[in-house]
Amino acid sequence: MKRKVTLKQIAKELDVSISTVSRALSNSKEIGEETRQKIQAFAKFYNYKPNNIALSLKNRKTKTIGILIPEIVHHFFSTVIRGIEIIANQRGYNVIIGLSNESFSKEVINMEMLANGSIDGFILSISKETLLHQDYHHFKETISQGIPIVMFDRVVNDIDCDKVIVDDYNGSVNAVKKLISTGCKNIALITTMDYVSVGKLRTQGYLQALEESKIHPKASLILKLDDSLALEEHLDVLEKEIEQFFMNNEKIDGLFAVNELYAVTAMKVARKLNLNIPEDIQVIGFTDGVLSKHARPSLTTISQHGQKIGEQAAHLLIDRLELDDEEDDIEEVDFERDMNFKTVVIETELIERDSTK
Amino acid sequence: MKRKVTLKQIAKELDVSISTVSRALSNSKEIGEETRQKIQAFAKFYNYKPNNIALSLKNRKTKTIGILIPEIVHHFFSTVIRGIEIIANQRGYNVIIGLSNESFSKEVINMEMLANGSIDGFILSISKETLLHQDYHHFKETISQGIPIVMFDRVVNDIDCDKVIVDDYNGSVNAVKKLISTGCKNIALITTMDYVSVGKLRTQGYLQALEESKIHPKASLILKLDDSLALEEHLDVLEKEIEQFFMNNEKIDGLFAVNELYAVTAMKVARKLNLNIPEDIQVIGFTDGVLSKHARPSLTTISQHGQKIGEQAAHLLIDRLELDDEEDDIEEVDFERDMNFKTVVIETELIERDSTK
DNA sequence: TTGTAAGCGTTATCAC
DNA sequence: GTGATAACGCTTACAA
Repeated sequence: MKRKVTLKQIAKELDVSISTVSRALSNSKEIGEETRQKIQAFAKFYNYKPNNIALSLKNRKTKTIGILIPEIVHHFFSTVIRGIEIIANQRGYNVIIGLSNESFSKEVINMEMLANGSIDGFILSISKETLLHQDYHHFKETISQGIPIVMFDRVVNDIDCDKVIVDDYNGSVNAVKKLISTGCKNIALITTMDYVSVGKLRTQGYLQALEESKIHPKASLILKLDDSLALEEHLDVLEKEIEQFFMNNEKIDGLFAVNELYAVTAMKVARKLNLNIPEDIQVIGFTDGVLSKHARPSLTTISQHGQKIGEQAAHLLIDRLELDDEEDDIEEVDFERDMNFKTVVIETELIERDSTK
Repeated sequence: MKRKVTLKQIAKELDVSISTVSRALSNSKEIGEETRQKIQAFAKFYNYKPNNIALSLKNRKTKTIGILIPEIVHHFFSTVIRGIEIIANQRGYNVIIGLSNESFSKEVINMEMLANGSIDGFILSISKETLLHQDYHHFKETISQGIPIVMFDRVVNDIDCDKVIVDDYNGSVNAVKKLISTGCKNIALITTMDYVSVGKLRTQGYLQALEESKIHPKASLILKLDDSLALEEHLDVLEKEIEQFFMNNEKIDGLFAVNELYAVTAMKVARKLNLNIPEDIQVIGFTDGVLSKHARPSLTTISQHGQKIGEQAAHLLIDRLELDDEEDDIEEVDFERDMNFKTVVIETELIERDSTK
């Protein structure tokens, strides 16, 4: 077991000082050609690589990004991670992951854990419980400690940070407009409770599209479901709820669902009720995941481009980190400056498949 | 912007030495009650938390696990990560993620990057390209540097490390037996190229089950597909291949596929050919993902329990890390000892749904 | 009971 | 050209 070799060992072995070794390896030209060659050869032979931890301590930056998300077994979130990872890697950063599991306390603990030096900045999506409590002190504290945050998808206004959001509103408007333009008269909406910002926005988009076409929204055509129904063990309940909804609204000929699970389940129910898709009822979902692609019929959907979101978020964060570096050098105007936080909106895309005409 | 407070600052503020502060905060009882109280109160007020990086450097351990996987937008892998994360968190570890994207060089680079001090050990699943090249020097080097590895799912024999594998072989045997027991006579197999160990094992299981029932395997009933067909942009090719396969084998009444995509696609093709499932043809897949649950009909499948795999892997790794700690203390028998590497087999489970009788 | 100093692995700033 | 020293933040013998 040959432990990694350190500068100290090389120095001792070659009978020079540690600083000479350090300089030789960084190609400092104040080192004599001969010694440099010798040291570099030796280092190469023993496969010397500087220790990241030591560098982190010295430079007071870790070159790693903390990702904090509610759930990882989830197509959208994993796609975002992939986007972050790609950019992070390109720009020399690592990625460390914390899962909140939709719990407020796990989010706080994870954040504090990582904030103690392990990471340079966060990219996160807020847990449902946090959104419900509306307790954002941990974000504020982290930011006030000089650790930048980039929020994506589930964001809140009152935090000063960069944000990357999906254009939920316009995405929904487009989805519903598509349904209207293909002849739907009674368009239903299956959505979540309002405290999840995206659910709210998508609902607003639905209403907006109706309004633009002078269609009066009917409360009975809107089904608000508890998120817990999305859990695997409650799938049957979900199906029953939707079935009941269909029974109460006989004339539904178009359906917009705020996620793909709701959409696919609704399609199941529709078939059960002998409705043909898309002839009798057209369906559009949100989020282009595995289900949408492989459903029967395949599901027309609003794609969120999760990977692009991740890439953007990573760029925003790293840009800010490296900007902070420069400012540290100058060491001034730290007070009251406009931090210039950006909110990037990633446009959605309507992907037409077989569940619409 | 109030930067995190350090021991040094507290010491200065309270006019004591750094070590006094350190000891007071670790409740060392050689510190006077009074000073201890004072220091603790002060630290609490300023929300002092020790810097992880400094601790890592001092202790020469980072309390973080490196996960190296081929792909993250993938139900199985993300489930495993979740399992790892849960245990890691419970036992005080963080989790850092690297994606190989099935590429050998990315795997090597990522591994070397993280091995330079960032992590205490790896949990990984080998990339396809690496399996193809059969070049495992990076694993061997990492291990020889004293960094333990736990491999899961895609493993190779000639590396000395703990392993967690799915019982692919018996899982497949059970799947095919199920088909046989429900009356199938012509059981087809859709599998991948052999170099992916799991594909090979599942194929062997299929053959074994047939043999046990004295059924002669027919080469024409086995379809070996290139993995690249699983990519989204090649889905139509995949479908055509499978359709062709069905055309060439008119009497197929049972089908075992080594992943859920193949299974679901085969079901699509079957319907297209006016075959009823499960009456005319029964189908079983491998991996219990989203597709299986929501396919029409829902897919009978072999569940791999990804989360359990992750949990086991994390336990194995952390156990070994903490064992190493103790041995460091004793400082002996480093030579030629049996490292006692374990291979844990996670049993699969046949989940019966509507695609079988 | 408290302080001093060494050390984890680096780099940067001085000297010589 | 090269070496000693300090510093990053922390813990822990060893002194006092």
